[in-house]
Amino acid sequence: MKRAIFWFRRDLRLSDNPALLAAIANSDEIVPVFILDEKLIKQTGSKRLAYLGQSLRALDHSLENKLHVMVGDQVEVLKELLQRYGADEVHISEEFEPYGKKRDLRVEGAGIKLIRTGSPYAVAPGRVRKPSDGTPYKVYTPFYNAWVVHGWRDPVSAPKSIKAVTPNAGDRNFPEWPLPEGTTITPAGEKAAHERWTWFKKNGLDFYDEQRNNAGVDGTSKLSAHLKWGEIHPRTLLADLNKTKAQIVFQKEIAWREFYADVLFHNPHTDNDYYAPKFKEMRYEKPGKAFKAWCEGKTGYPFVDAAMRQLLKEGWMHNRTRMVVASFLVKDLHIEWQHGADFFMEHLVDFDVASNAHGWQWTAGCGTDASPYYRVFNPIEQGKRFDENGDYIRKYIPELGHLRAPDIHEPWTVLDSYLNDYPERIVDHAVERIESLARLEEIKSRKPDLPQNA
DNA sequence: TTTTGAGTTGTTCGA
DNA sequence: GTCGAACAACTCAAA
Repeated sequence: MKRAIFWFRRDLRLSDNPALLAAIANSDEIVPVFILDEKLIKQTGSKRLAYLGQSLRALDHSLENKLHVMVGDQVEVLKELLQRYGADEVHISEEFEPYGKKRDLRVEGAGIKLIRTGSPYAVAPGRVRKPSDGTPYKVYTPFYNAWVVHGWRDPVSAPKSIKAVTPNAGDRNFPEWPLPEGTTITPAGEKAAHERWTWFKKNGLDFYDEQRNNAGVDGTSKLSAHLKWGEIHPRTLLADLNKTKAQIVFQKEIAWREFYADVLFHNPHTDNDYYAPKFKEMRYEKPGKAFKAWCEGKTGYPFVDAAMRQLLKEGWMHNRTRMVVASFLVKDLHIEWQHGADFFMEHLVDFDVASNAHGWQWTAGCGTDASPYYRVFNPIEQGKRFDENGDYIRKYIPELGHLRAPDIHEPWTVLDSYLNDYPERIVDHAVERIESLARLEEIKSRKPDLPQNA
């Protein structure tokens, strides 16, 4: 009787899971396990934990109650299981971001044999490189073209049957992570992921290019949390796409996720540090009252506040408004992007270190994009363009429920806007935009220091 | 090696 | 209200 461990991490699914198939092919019986890292849990916000708890339950259900859920150090847990079940191999899908990479190297360093099959990406980070010299791409569009040429495998089916050992009662440490009161998150699990994908293919995908920017409409796939936890694989999505304009736009969004994973893979320090180092020199404000107002959705700018309240309530924010609130924090409040990225890390159910850090850096102007320095989002104009009727604002800011568009985007222009305690603007965007451009000018024109006594 | 064209997501101003 | 130009200059990719 040969047994092999299958270690679930960010691949909480049975279908299109090559690593799981490898584990089954190489054994008579598998030992499916998820390990809760207490250090990591302490850094994880309650909404994401609640989601993970639900996802583990869903996975366990698919595995007919055979999932081991262990708490503790990965090396100790795996060693114990290997010994108990007489196994000598641990099957995984490979991970590439700093935490996962380091964790797996430590496990291997302790003498545990890891067998890597596949990854959370259609094309693993590090694979797409410039043909001319083998170095990685730093610009999205050429990366995308090369990524398409590189191509990806077809999906694989779920295993026909899974023979798994029956866990001891003590190895079923399913966490009790309640959802905070007043919050609602997207349903977790592989089944929910496929249901959403089916719904989106029918109702959203062919309008994606038109609808995805409309904050008040359910026009995006909302698969981000499912992708983050690997409840569905991007390869599964790509296999369903055709070459129409709308579907190619969607494919390009999947490619963005892969591009940022690749950029972080080659620049691991950029999870929390500047990709373009000269932005470190810029003058910033320390987070204080204004930062608190931003966090709570009380800046006085309705589109910004609606978005922040959506994040607090749902653990998710529309992509368009992620850019708007990020631009507001960095360019209107002059606060470093890392403070915003950390707040997103705490609250996002779909938090992905590569997409988050580089999404923020793109908006801050210090990321991979050679963005024009004058690109500063106008929170009022963005609202008028991408929430034309004000539906998004009214949904999350009841204090402004009595206003209609376009007034709702500029409540300070309407006499009775502040009856319900909605805050006044904490800054004047027109003033802060100019301030932001001035601060950028300072680091742009700064010459390298000349030797003093040359 | 040198040159050339291009770069997710914007805003403002003036015609 | 709509539209095109200007915003200034740099890095990257590819020929």
